[in-house]
Amino acid sequence: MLLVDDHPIVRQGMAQLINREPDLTVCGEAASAHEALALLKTLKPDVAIIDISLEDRSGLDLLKDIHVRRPKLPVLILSMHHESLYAERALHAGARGYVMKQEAPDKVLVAVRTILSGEIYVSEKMSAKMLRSLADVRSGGTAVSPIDRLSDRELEVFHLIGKGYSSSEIAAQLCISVKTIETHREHIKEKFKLTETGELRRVAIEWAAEKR
Amino acid sequence: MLLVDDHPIVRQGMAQLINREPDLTVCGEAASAHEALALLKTLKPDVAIIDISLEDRSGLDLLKDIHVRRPKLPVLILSMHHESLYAERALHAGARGYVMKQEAPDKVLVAVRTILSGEIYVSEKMSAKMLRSLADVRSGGTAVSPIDRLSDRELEVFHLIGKGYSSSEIAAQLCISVKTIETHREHIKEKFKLTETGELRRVAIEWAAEKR
DNA sequence: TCGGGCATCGGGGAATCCCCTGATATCGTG
DNA sequence: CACGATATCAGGGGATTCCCCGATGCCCGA
Repeated sequence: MLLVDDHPIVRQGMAQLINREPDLTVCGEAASAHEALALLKTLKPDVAIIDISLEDRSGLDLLKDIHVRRPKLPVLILSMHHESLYAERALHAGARGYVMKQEAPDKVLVAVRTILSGEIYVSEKMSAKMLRSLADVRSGGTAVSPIDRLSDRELEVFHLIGKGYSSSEIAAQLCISVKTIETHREHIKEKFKLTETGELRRVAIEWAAEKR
Repeated sequence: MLLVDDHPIVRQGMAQLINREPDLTVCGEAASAHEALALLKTLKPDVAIIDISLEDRSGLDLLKDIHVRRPKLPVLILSMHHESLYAERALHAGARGYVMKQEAPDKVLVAVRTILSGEIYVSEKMSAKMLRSLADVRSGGTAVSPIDRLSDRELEVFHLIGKGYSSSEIAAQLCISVKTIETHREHIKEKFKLTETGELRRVAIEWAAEKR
Protein backbone atom coordinates (compact mmCIF):
# COMPACT_ATOMS: atom_id res chain seq x y z
CA MET A 1 0.00 0.00 0.00
CA LEU A 2 1.12 3.52 -0.80
CA LEU A 3 0.55 6.30 1.70
CA VAL A 4 0.41 9.92 0.54
CA ASP A 5 0.17 12.65 3.15
CA ASP A 6 2.27 15.75 3.69
CA HIS A 7 2.33 15.26 7.46
CA PRO A 8 4.98 12.74 8.48
CA ILE A 9 3.27 12.15 11.78
CA VAL A 10 0.06 11.17 10.07
CA ARG A 11 1.94 8.83 7.76
CA GLN A 12 3.56 7.25 10.75
CA GLY A 13 0.23 6.71 12.48
CA MET A 14 -1.27 5.29 9.34
CA ALA A 15 1.69 3.02 8.70
CA GLN A 16 1.55 1.59 12.17
CA LEU A 17 -2.18 1.10 11.91
CA ILE A 18 -1.84 -0.70 8.60
CA ASN A 19 1.23 -2.76 9.34
CA ARG A 20 -0.12 -4.38 12.44
CA GLU A 21 -2.80 -5.97 10.28
CA PRO A 22 -1.50 -9.30 9.01
CA ASP A 23 -3.06 -8.91 5.58
CA LEU A 24 -1.93 -5.32 4.92
CA THR A 25 1.47 -3.74 4.42
CA VAL A 26 2.67 -0.24 3.67
CA CYS A 27 5.19 -0.42 0.85
CA GLY A 28 5.86 3.27 0.42
CA GLU A 29 5.16 6.79 1.65
CA ALA A 30 5.03 10.09 -0.17
CA ALA A 31 4.66 13.65 1.07
CA SER A 32 3.70 15.21 -2.24
CA ALA A 33 1.96 14.46 -5.50
CA HIS A 34 5.29 14.42 -7.26
CA GLU A 35 6.78 11.83 -4.96
CA ALA A 36 3.62 9.80 -5.11
CA LEU A 37 3.68 9.50 -8.88
CA ALA A 38 7.33 8.47 -8.79
CA LEU A 39 6.71 5.79 -6.20
CA LEU A 40 3.68 4.58 -8.07
CA LYS A 41 5.91 3.57 -10.95
CA THR A 42 8.56 1.74 -8.95
CA LEU A 43 6.53 0.20 -6.17
CA LYS A 44 3.42 -1.04 -7.96
CA PRO A 45 1.17 -0.87 -4.90
CA ASP A 46 -2.22 -2.53 -5.07
CA VAL A 47 -3.96 0.18 -3.09
CA ALA A 48 -3.27 3.82 -2.12
CA ILE A 49 -4.41 6.12 0.66
CA ILE A 50 -4.20 9.79 -0.27
CA ASP A 51 -4.69 12.91 1.77
CA ILE A 52 -6.76 15.46 -0.10
CA SER A 53 -4.77 18.48 1.05
CA LEU A 54 -1.17 18.13 0.00
CA GLU A 55 1.52 20.77 -0.19
CA ASP A 56 1.16 21.39 -3.86
CA ARG A 57 -2.57 21.42 -3.13
CA SER A 58 -3.31 18.75 -5.65
CA GLY A 59 -4.81 15.86 -3.79
CA LEU A 60 -7.68 15.57 -6.24
CA ASP A 61 -5.35 16.40 -9.08
CA LEU A 62 -3.02 13.60 -8.06
CA LEU A 63 -6.02 11.33 -7.89
CA LYS A 64 -6.95 12.19 -11.45
CA ASP A 65 -3.38 11.59 -12.63
CA ILE A 66 -3.28 8.24 -10.91
CA HIS A 67 -6.61 7.33 -12.37
CA VAL A 68 -5.25 7.95 -15.84
CA ARG A 69 -2.09 5.91 -15.27
CA ARG A 70 -3.60 3.05 -13.30
CA PRO A 71 -7.37 3.14 -13.61
CA LYS A 72 -7.83 -0.05 -11.66
CA LEU A 73 -5.77 0.98 -8.63
CA PRO A 74 -8.20 1.43 -5.74
CA VAL A 75 -7.58 4.77 -4.02
CA LEU A 76 -8.91 5.76 -0.63
CA ILE A 77 -9.14 9.46 0.07
CA LEU A 78 -8.34 10.43 3.65
CA SER A 79 -9.14 14.00 4.50
CA MET A 80 -9.63 16.42 7.32
CA HIS A 81 -12.38 18.06 5.33
CA HIS A 82 -15.96 17.07 5.75
CA GLU A 83 -17.25 14.42 3.44
CA SER A 84 -20.19 16.53 2.34
CA LEU A 85 -17.70 18.84 0.67
CA TYR A 86 -15.36 16.42 -1.03
CA ALA A 87 -16.63 12.85 -1.03
CA GLU A 88 -18.63 13.17 -4.22
CA ARG A 89 -15.86 15.07 -5.96
CA ALA A 90 -13.36 12.44 -4.90
CA LEU A 91 -15.40 9.54 -6.18
CA HIS A 92 -16.01 11.45 -9.35
CA ALA A 93 -12.28 11.90 -9.78
CA GLY A 94 -11.75 8.16 -9.53
CA ALA A 95 -11.42 7.44 -5.82
CA ARG A 96 -12.98 4.26 -4.47
CA GLY A 97 -13.54 5.55 -0.97
CA TYR A 98 -13.56 8.56 1.33
CA VAL A 99 -12.78 8.69 5.04
CA MET A 100 -12.54 11.74 7.27
CA LYS A 101 -9.60 12.02 9.63
CA GLN A 102 -12.10 12.67 12.38
CA GLU A 103 -13.24 9.07 12.07
CA ALA A 104 -11.92 6.27 14.22
CA PRO A 105 -8.81 4.55 12.85
CA ASP A 106 -10.58 1.25 12.35
CA LYS A 107 -12.85 2.96 9.82
CA VAL A 108 -9.79 3.28 7.65
CA LEU A 109 -9.13 -0.43 7.86
CA VAL A 110 -12.71 -1.21 6.98
CA ALA A 111 -12.50 1.20 4.08
CA VAL A 112 -9.26 -0.28 2.77
CA ARG A 113 -10.64 -3.81 2.85
CA THR A 114 -13.83 -2.63 1.24
CA ILE A 115 -12.11 -1.01 -1.71
CA LEU A 116 -9.70 -3.93 -2.02
CA SER A 117 -12.70 -6.17 -2.49
CA GLY A 118 -13.81 -3.95 -5.34
CA GLU A 119 -16.53 -2.11 -3.45
CA ILE A 120 -16.94 1.60 -2.81
CA TYR A 121 -16.53 2.92 0.71
CA VAL A 122 -18.20 6.03 2.11
CA SER A 123 -19.80 6.64 5.50
CA GLU A 124 -23.38 5.57 6.17
CA LYS A 125 -24.60 9.14 6.12
CA MET A 126 -22.84 9.94 2.91
CA SER A 127 -23.98 6.83 1.12
CA ALA A 128 -27.54 7.58 2.16
CA LYS A 129 -27.22 11.06 0.79
CA MET A 130 -25.75 9.89 -2.47
CA LEU A 131 -28.38 7.21 -2.89
CA ARG A 132 -31.04 9.81 -2.32
CA SER A 133 -29.66 11.96 -5.07
CA LEU A 134 -29.33 8.90 -7.26
CA ALA A 135 -32.92 7.92 -6.62
CA ASP A 136 -34.50 10.85 -8.34
CA VAL A 137 -32.79 10.51 -11.65
CA ARG A 138 -34.46 13.08 -13.77
CA SER A 139 -31.49 12.99 -16.09
CA GLY A 140 -31.86 9.56 -17.60
CA GLY A 141 -29.70 7.84 -15.02
CA THR A 142 -26.46 9.52 -15.98
CA ALA A 143 -24.49 10.52 -12.91
CA VAL A 144 -23.99 14.24 -13.43
CA SER A 145 -22.25 16.64 -11.12
CA PRO A 146 -24.81 18.82 -9.37
CA ILE A 147 -23.07 21.85 -10.77
CA ASP A 148 -23.89 20.75 -14.29
CA ARG A 149 -27.53 20.52 -13.47
CA LEU A 150 -27.72 24.16 -12.54
CA SER A 151 -29.27 26.45 -15.06
CA ASP A 152 -27.28 29.42 -16.31
CA ARG A 153 -28.96 31.80 -13.96
CA GLU A 154 -28.61 29.47 -11.01
CA LEU A 155 -24.93 29.01 -11.73
CA GLU A 156 -24.52 32.76 -11.83
CA VAL A 157 -26.21 33.11 -8.46
CA PHE A 158 -24.21 30.20 -7.08
CA HIS A 159 -21.02 31.85 -8.17
CA LEU A 160 -21.90 35.12 -6.51
CA ILE A 161 -22.87 33.34 -3.31
CA GLY A 162 -19.44 31.74 -3.37
CA LYS A 163 -17.82 35.12 -3.63
CA GLY A 164 -19.62 36.21 -0.49
CA TYR A 165 -22.52 38.23 -1.79
CA SER A 166 -25.83 38.26 0.02
CA SER A 167 -29.16 37.75 -1.67
CA SER A 168 -29.91 41.46 -1.79
CA GLU A 169 -26.47 42.25 -3.17
CA ILE A 170 -26.85 39.64 -5.86
CA ALA A 171 -30.29 40.98 -6.70
CA ALA A 172 -28.81 44.44 -7.10
CA GLN A 173 -26.01 43.18 -9.32
CA LEU A 174 -28.34 41.24 -11.57
CA CYS A 175 -31.01 43.94 -11.48
CA ILE A 176 -33.76 41.56 -10.41
CA SER A 177 -35.87 41.08 -7.31
CA VAL A 178 -34.51 39.62 -4.08
CA LYS A 179 -37.40 37.21 -4.25
CA THR A 180 -36.06 35.79 -7.46
CA ILE A 181 -32.66 35.23 -5.91
CA GLU A 182 -34.30 33.44 -3.03
CA THR A 183 -36.08 31.16 -5.45
CA HIS A 184 -32.85 30.41 -7.24
CA ARG A 185 -31.16 29.62 -3.94
CA GLU A 186 -33.88 27.16 -3.08
CA HIS A 187 -33.58 25.47 -6.42
CA ILE A 188 -29.81 25.24 -6.09
CA LYS A 189 -30.17 23.73 -2.66
CA GLU A 190 -32.57 21.14 -4.06
CA LYS A 191 -30.19 20.21 -6.82
CA PHE A 192 -27.32 19.88 -4.40
CA LYS A 193 -29.46 17.98 -1.90
CA LEU A 194 -28.61 20.50 0.77
CA THR A 195 -30.77 21.02 3.81
CA GLU A 196 -29.09 23.87 5.63
CA THR A 197 -28.47 27.32 4.26
CA GLY A 198 -25.03 27.39 5.75
CA GLU A 199 -24.08 24.39 3.69
CA LEU A 200 -25.05 26.13 0.48
CA ARG A 201 -22.85 29.05 1.40
CA ARG A 202 -19.88 26.85 2.22
CA VAL A 203 -20.20 24.64 -0.82
CA ALA A 204 -20.43 27.72 -2.99
CA ILE A 205 -17.32 29.19 -1.38
CA GLU A 206 -15.44 25.95 -1.87
CA TRP A 207 -16.45 25.79 -5.48
CA ALA A 208 -15.65 29.42 -6.17
CA ALA A 209 -12.24 28.95 -4.60
CA GLU A 210 -11.46 26.09 -6.93
CA LYS A 211 -12.49 28.04 -9.98
CA ARG A 212 -10.32 30.93 -8.95
CA MET B 1 2.17 13.29 28.50
CA LEU B 2 -1.26 14.39 27.34
CA LEU B 3 -2.12 14.36 23.63
CA VAL B 4 -4.88 16.58 22.29
CA ASP B 5 -5.90 16.26 18.65
CA ASP B 6 -9.26 15.72 17.06
CA HIS B 7 -7.91 13.22 14.54
CA PRO B 8 -7.61 9.76 16.08
CA ILE B 9 -5.09 8.73 13.46
CA VAL B 10 -2.79 11.59 14.37
CA ARG B 11 -3.07 10.74 18.04
CA GLN B 12 -2.15 7.19 17.24
CA GLY B 13 0.90 8.25 15.29
CA MET B 14 1.98 10.62 18.02
CA ALA B 15 1.43 8.05 20.74
CA GLN B 16 3.53 5.50 18.96
CA LEU B 17 6.25 8.03 18.32
CA ILE B 18 6.32 9.08 21.96
CA ASN B 19 5.97 5.70 23.58
CA ARG B 20 8.90 4.14 21.83
CA GLU B 21 11.13 6.66 23.57
CA PRO B 22 12.25 5.20 26.88
CA ASP B 23 11.99 8.51 28.71
CA LEU B 24 8.58 9.55 27.43
CA THR B 25 5.09 8.10 27.89
CA VAL B 26 1.64 9.11 26.73
CA CYS B 27 -0.68 9.01 29.72
CA GLY B 28 -3.83 10.25 28.03
CA GLU B 29 -5.45 11.38 24.81
CA ALA B 30 -8.23 13.87 24.15
CA ALA B 31 -10.11 14.78 20.99
CA SER B 32 -11.56 18.05 22.25
CA ALA B 33 -10.84 20.91 24.59
CA HIS B 34 -13.51 19.64 26.93
CA GLU B 35 -11.97 16.20 27.22
CA ALA B 36 -8.54 17.71 27.56
CA LEU B 37 -9.47 19.82 30.55
CA ALA B 38 -11.11 16.84 32.22
CA LEU B 39 -8.07 14.65 31.70
CA LEU B 40 -5.78 17.39 32.88
CA LYS B 41 -7.37 17.18 36.31
CA THR B 42 -7.24 13.44 36.73
CA LEU B 43 -4.02 12.57 34.95
CA LYS B 44 -1.64 15.31 36.06
CA PRO B 45 0.59 15.09 33.00
CA ASP B 46 3.91 16.89 33.08
CA VAL B 47 3.72 17.98 29.45
CA ALA B 48 1.01 18.35 26.78
CA ILE B 49 0.94 18.36 23.00
CA ILE B 50 -2.02 20.22 21.57
CA ASP B 51 -3.30 20.56 18.05
CA ILE B 52 -4.29 24.11 17.25
CA SER B 53 -7.42 23.22 15.30
CA LEU B 54 -9.85 21.28 17.42
CA GLU B 55 -13.53 20.61 16.95
CA ASP B 56 -15.22 22.42 19.75
CA ARG B 57 -12.92 25.30 20.56
CA SER B 58 -9.65 26.36 19.16
CA GLY B 59 -6.44 24.99 20.52
CA LEU B 60 -5.30 28.47 21.46
CA ASP B 61 -8.36 28.79 23.61
CA LEU B 62 -7.66 25.54 25.35
CA LEU B 63 -4.08 26.64 25.74
CA LYS B 64 -5.12 29.76 27.60
CA ASP B 65 -7.39 27.77 29.91
CA ILE B 66 -4.62 25.35 30.66
CA HIS B 67 -2.23 28.18 31.28
CA VAL B 68 -4.58 29.55 33.90
CA ARG B 69 -5.03 26.21 35.64
CA ARG B 70 -1.46 24.98 35.41
CA PRO B 71 0.83 27.84 34.44
CA LYS B 72 3.94 25.74 34.75
CA LEU B 73 2.76 22.89 32.54
CA PRO B 74 4.86 23.01 29.37
CA VAL B 75 2.62 22.84 26.32
CA LEU B 76 3.78 22.10 22.79
CA ILE B 77 1.53 23.31 20.00
CA LEU B 78 1.37 20.97 17.03
CA SER B 79 -0.37 22.41 14.01
CA MET B 80 -0.92 21.97 10.32
CA HIS B 81 -0.83 25.71 9.93
CA HIS B 82 2.37 27.46 9.09
CA GLU B 83 4.38 28.74 11.99
CA SER B 84 4.52 32.23 10.53
CA LEU B 85 0.78 32.47 11.11
CA TYR B 86 0.43 31.06 14.59
CA ALA B 87 3.75 30.51 16.34
CA GLU B 88 3.90 33.96 17.85
CA ARG B 89 0.29 33.84 18.98
CA ALA B 90 0.82 30.40 20.49
CA LEU B 91 3.84 31.45 22.54
CA HIS B 92 2.00 34.54 23.60
CA ALA B 93 -0.89 32.43 24.83
CA GLY B 94 1.44 30.42 27.02
CA ALA B 95 2.77 27.66 24.81
CA ARG B 96 6.40 26.65 25.25
CA GLY B 97 6.86 25.44 21.72
CA TYR B 98 5.41 25.25 18.22
CA VAL B 99 5.90 22.49 15.66
CA MET B 100 4.25 22.16 12.27
CA LYS B 101 2.82 18.83 11.27
CA GLN B 102 4.82 19.15 8.08
CA GLU B 103 7.99 18.70 10.11
CA ALA B 104 9.69 15.37 10.59
CA PRO B 105 8.46 13.41 13.60
CA ASP B 106 11.78 13.62 15.39
CA LYS B 107 11.35 17.38 15.54
CA VAL B 108 8.47 16.73 17.88
CA LEU B 109 10.70 14.69 20.16
CA VAL B 110 13.34 17.39 20.16
CA ALA B 111 10.68 19.95 20.91
CA VAL B 112 9.22 17.95 23.78
CA ARG B 113 12.60 17.46 25.38
CA THR B 114 13.41 21.11 24.90
CA ILE B 115 10.29 22.36 26.64
CA LEU B 116 10.67 19.73 29.38
CA SER B 117 14.06 21.22 30.12
CA GLY B 118 12.42 24.60 30.56
CA GLU B 119 13.46 26.05 27.23
CA ILE B 120 11.32 27.39 24.39
CA TYR B 121 11.13 25.48 21.13
CA VAL B 122 10.48 26.97 17.70
CA SER B 123 12.12 26.20 14.40
CA GLU B 124 15.40 27.84 13.43
CA LYS B 125 13.69 29.98 10.83
CA MET B 126 11.00 31.12 13.17
CA SER B 127 13.32 32.01 16.00
CA ALA B 128 15.43 34.01 13.57
CA LYS B 129 12.35 35.79 12.34
CA MET B 130 11.13 36.59 15.81
CA LEU B 131 14.51 37.92 16.84
CA ARG B 132 14.64 40.08 13.76
CA SER B 133 11.25 41.59 14.36
CA LEU B 134 12.28 42.15 17.94
CA ALA B 135 15.44 43.90 16.83
CA ASP B 136 13.91 46.30 14.41
CA VAL B 137 12.11 48.41 16.93
CA ARG B 138 8.62 49.49 16.16
CA SER B 139 9.64 52.41 14.04
CA GLY B 140 6.42 54.32 13.61
CA GLY B 141 5.78 53.77 9.92
CA THR B 142 5.86 50.00 9.73
CA ALA B 143 3.17 48.87 7.37
CA VAL B 144 1.30 46.24 9.35
CA SER B 145 -1.31 44.04 7.75
CA PRO B 146 -4.73 44.44 9.29
CA ILE B 147 -4.60 40.72 9.91
CA ASP B 148 -1.80 41.17 12.40
CA ARG B 149 -3.80 43.74 14.27
CA LEU B 150 -6.57 41.26 14.94
CA SER B 151 -6.61 39.67 18.34
CA ASP B 152 -6.47 35.89 18.58
CA ARG B 153 -10.20 35.60 19.01
CA GLU B 154 -10.91 38.02 16.22
CA LEU B 155 -8.65 36.11 13.89
CA GLU B 156 -10.47 32.94 14.77
CA VAL B 157 -13.84 34.49 14.03
CA PHE B 158 -12.48 36.03 10.85
CA HIS B 159 -11.27 32.64 9.72
CA LEU B 160 -14.63 31.01 10.31
CA ILE B 161 -16.43 33.82 8.51
CA GLY B 162 -14.15 33.16 5.57
CA LYS B 163 -15.13 29.53 5.58
CA GLY B 164 -18.76 30.51 5.24
CA TYR B 165 -20.07 30.16 8.75
CA SER B 166 -22.76 32.46 10.07
CA SER B 167 -22.57 34.24 13.40
CA SER B 168 -24.76 31.70 15.13
CA GLU B 169 -22.80 28.80 13.69
CA ILE B 170 -19.54 30.36 14.85
CA ALA B 171 -20.99 30.97 18.27
CA ALA B 172 -21.96 27.31 18.48
CA GLN B 173 -18.52 26.17 17.41
CA LEU B 174 -16.71 28.37 19.90
CA CYS B 175 -19.25 27.76 22.64
CA ILE B 176 -19.87 31.44 23.26
CA SER B 177 -22.79 33.79 22.78
CA VAL B 178 -23.90 35.05 19.39
CA LYS B 179 -23.67 38.52 20.88
CA THR B 180 -19.98 38.06 21.43
CA ILE B 181 -19.46 37.03 17.83
CA GLU B 182 -21.31 40.12 16.72
CA THR B 183 -19.01 42.26 18.82
CA HIS B 184 -15.97 40.58 17.36
CA ARG B 185 -17.30 41.18 13.86
CA GLU B 186 -17.72 44.85 14.56
CA HIS B 187 -14.19 45.12 15.89
CA ILE B 188 -12.80 43.29 12.89
CA LYS B 189 -14.66 45.62 10.60
CA GLU B 190 -13.18 48.60 12.42
CA LYS B 191 -9.66 47.27 12.12
CA PHE B 192 -10.15 46.60 8.44
CA LYS B 193 -11.87 49.93 7.97
CA LEU B 194 -14.89 48.24 6.48
CA THR B 195 -18.31 49.79 6.42
CA GLU B 196 -20.52 47.13 4.89
CA THR B 197 -21.08 43.69 6.29
CA GLY B 198 -20.82 42.11 2.87
CA GLU B 199 -17.35 43.55 2.56
CA LEU B 200 -16.22 41.77 5.69
CA ARG B 201 -17.57 38.48 4.41
CA ARG B 202 -15.82 38.85 1.08
CA VAL B 203 -12.48 39.91 2.54
CA ALA B 204 -12.63 36.98 4.92
CA ILE B 205 -13.41 34.54 2.11
CA GLU B 206 -10.61 35.99 0.04
CA TRP B 207 -8.17 35.65 2.89
CA ALA B 208 -9.28 32.16 3.82
CA ALA B 209 -8.85 31.07 0.21
CA GLU B 210 -5.28 32.34 0.17
CA LYS B 211 -4.38 30.57 3.38
CA ARG B 212 -5.88 27.33 2.19
C1' DT C 1 -50.30 21.38 -28.22
C1' DC C 2 -49.02 20.13 -23.83
C1' DG C 3 -45.78 19.44 -20.23
C1' DG C 4 -41.71 20.87 -18.06
C1' DG C 5 -37.90 23.48 -17.02
C1' DC C 6 -36.73 28.24 -16.60
C1' DA C 7 -36.89 33.01 -14.87
C1' DT C 8 -39.38 36.17 -12.80
C1' DC C 9 -42.02 37.97 -8.81
C1' DG C 10 -45.13 38.13 -4.49
C1' DG C 11 -46.95 37.16 0.74
C1' DG C 12 -46.17 36.14 5.28
C1' DG C 13 -44.16 34.62 9.42
C1' DA C 14 -40.27 32.96 11.98
C1' DA C 15 -35.54 33.29 12.43
C1' DT C 16 -31.43 35.62 12.01
C1' DC C 17 -28.52 39.35 11.30
C1' DC C 18 -27.02 44.09 11.92
C1' DC C 19 -25.92 48.00 14.62
C1' DC C 20 -26.03 50.66 18.58
C1' DT C 21 -25.31 51.32 23.61
C1' DG C 22 -23.59 49.64 27.66
C1' DA C 23 -21.68 46.44 31.18
C1' DT C 24 -18.13 43.45 33.47
C1' DA C 25 -13.81 41.05 34.11
C1' DT C 26 -9.19 40.07 32.89
C1' DC C 27 -4.55 41.00 31.29
C1' DG C 28 -0.48 43.40 29.99
C1' DT C 29 2.13 47.54 29.95
C1' DG C 30 3.70 51.67 31.12
C1' DC D 1 -1.93 51.32 39.99
C1' DA D 2 -4.29 53.21 36.00
C1' DC D 3 -5.24 52.68 31.41
C1' DG D 4 -6.08 50.41 27.15
C1' DA D 5 -6.95 46.24 24.81
C1' DT D 6 -9.39 42.09 24.99
C1' DA D 7 -13.28 38.94 25.69
C1' DT D 8 -17.44 38.17 27.29
C1' DC D 9 -22.53 39.14 27.29
C1' DA D 10 -27.21 41.80 27.13
C1' DG D 11 -31.22 44.55 25.15
C1' DG D 12 -33.67 46.42 21.47
C1' DG D 13 -35.24 47.61 17.01
C1' DG D 14 -34.98 47.70 12.17
C1' DA D 15 -33.21 45.11 8.18
C1' DT D 16 -32.57 40.88 6.04
C1' DT D 17 -32.88 36.20 5.31
C1' DC D 18 -35.20 31.81 5.25
C1' DC D 19 -38.82 28.87 3.90
C1' DC D 20 -43.14 27.73 2.96
C1' DC D 21 -46.78 28.83 -0.26
C1' DG D 22 -48.43 30.39 -5.08
C1' DA D 23 -48.38 32.92 -9.69
C1' DT D 24 -47.17 34.41 -14.53
C1' DG D 25 -44.96 34.24 -18.94
C1' DC D 26 -41.51 32.12 -21.95
C1' DC D 27 -39.41 28.66 -24.70
C1' DC D 28 -38.42 24.09 -26.13
C1' DG D 29 -39.04 19.41 -27.15
C1' DA D 30 -42.07 15.29 -27.30
